[in-house]
Amino acid sequence: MASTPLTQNQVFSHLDIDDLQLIEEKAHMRKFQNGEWIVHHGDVWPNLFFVKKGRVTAIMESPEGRSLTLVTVGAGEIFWGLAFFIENAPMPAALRATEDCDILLWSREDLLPIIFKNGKLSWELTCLAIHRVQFASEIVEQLAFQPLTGRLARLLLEQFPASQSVVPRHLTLDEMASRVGTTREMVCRILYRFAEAGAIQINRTEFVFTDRGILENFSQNTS
Amino acid sequence: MASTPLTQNQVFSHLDIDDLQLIEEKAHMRKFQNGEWIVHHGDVWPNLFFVKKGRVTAIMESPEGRSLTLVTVGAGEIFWGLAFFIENAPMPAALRATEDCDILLWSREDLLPIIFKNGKLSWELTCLAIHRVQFASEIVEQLAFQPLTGRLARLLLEQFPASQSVVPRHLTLDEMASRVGTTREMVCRILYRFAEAGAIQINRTEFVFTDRGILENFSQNTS
DNA sequence: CTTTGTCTTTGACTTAACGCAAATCCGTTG
DNA sequence: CAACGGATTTGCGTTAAGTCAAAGACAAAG
Repeated sequence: MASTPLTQNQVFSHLDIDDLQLIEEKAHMRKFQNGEWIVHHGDVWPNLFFVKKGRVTAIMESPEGRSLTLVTVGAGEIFWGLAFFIENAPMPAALRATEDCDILLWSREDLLPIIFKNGKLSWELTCLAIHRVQFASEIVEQLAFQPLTGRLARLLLEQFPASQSVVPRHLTLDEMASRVGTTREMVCRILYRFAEAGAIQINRTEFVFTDRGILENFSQNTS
Repeated sequence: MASTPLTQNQVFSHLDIDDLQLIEEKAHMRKFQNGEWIVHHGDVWPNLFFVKKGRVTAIMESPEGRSLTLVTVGAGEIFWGLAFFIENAPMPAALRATEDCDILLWSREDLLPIIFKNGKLSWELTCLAIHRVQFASEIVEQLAFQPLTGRLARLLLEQFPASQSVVPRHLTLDEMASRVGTTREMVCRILYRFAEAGAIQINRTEFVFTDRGILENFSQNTS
């Protein structure tokens, strides 16, 4: 069973052995099963965590039940609740295990003293936070300026490796819909538009990528 | 001419006199006129700055000329280019002076050593970064789930104080459109929809708020 | 007092997106 | 192998949003 060590992550990589041990002592190990909710949208959750195994997905949800998948956090990566940094700040998105997960969890009060003492650690956290800002900016840009068609084209290009032209459909329509912020029907239709344009061929279980260039066009042009 | 001192900002408020003086020595003073661009979208700009006077607006722009106003940074506030933290990271948005401005600017190489030495300063920066994450999340949530009508209703409620019912229209249709990510025509139409619903009265230069509750309804319901 | 330019308002029209429901397909289970 | 359940595909009607074009209103400049 692969289980990623802390030092694999940039944030923890510069610590000396004593600090590292102290941090590991303070950690709480948690296991979650595929599909299980870790935190819900709106909760105040003052924790930071490291994914040892599996994957965690951040999902934004509207009151009416639509959802938007923001990011998946994989093994070796760090994520947190806003309340870890800002008191009483609610989660802007829910967290859900999308594979069976082992995660190491620290509470605010346990970890803050260690961060304060260690300037380098603090700086690395800042950089990680800035990366999230950068990531959020990209999402805003796409939601504001890229029509649905472009966002879906980009998703296809990202999710299905260029190395093979025939790939199994490992995402359901619903999953794709959640990532681009729409409904399964829309996704289905736009996929068939791509097929008409000659970019892909579709069957129930596989995609055949016949012309990635066309998808790249869709993802750049606003039309 | 009002000119805000550094210590007004949370980030600098805990520094001792020596550090504060060192920081002030390293600062470059810049003046910008209303409407002037400070940085353009996509530039690599490794600076952090403090607004002494005036206001700076972060604007995201699409290749086709549409724009989205993200945030305005006022006197006493701090902002930065992503490249201050992450090497070679381009600006996700442009910065523009929306009043005549005095700003204090620090380059990455000048300020980083001071930050490294000062754990508290570093922590405060992290928190500020996290606030930007929080802010970005709200924008994402609204773009993804709130229809235009809701976003505009919210803008009205935020921009025009509840204290007076008759207020001058200090934002043009274009400015409002940029804030909610649409066109002036749409804004105009939706305003008149609000008027029909009895929430406001409109003339060329003023709004009369007759029922803020109706606007709050618009801003919550998806319809 | 006219001109000029900016901003607002409105109409007609086009396109994109959404939601419901039915039809279809496919793997799994009994 | 039949039935079932989940996922996909498709048709169709409705609404939201955007584009283009034009007409007014106002204010500042000359």
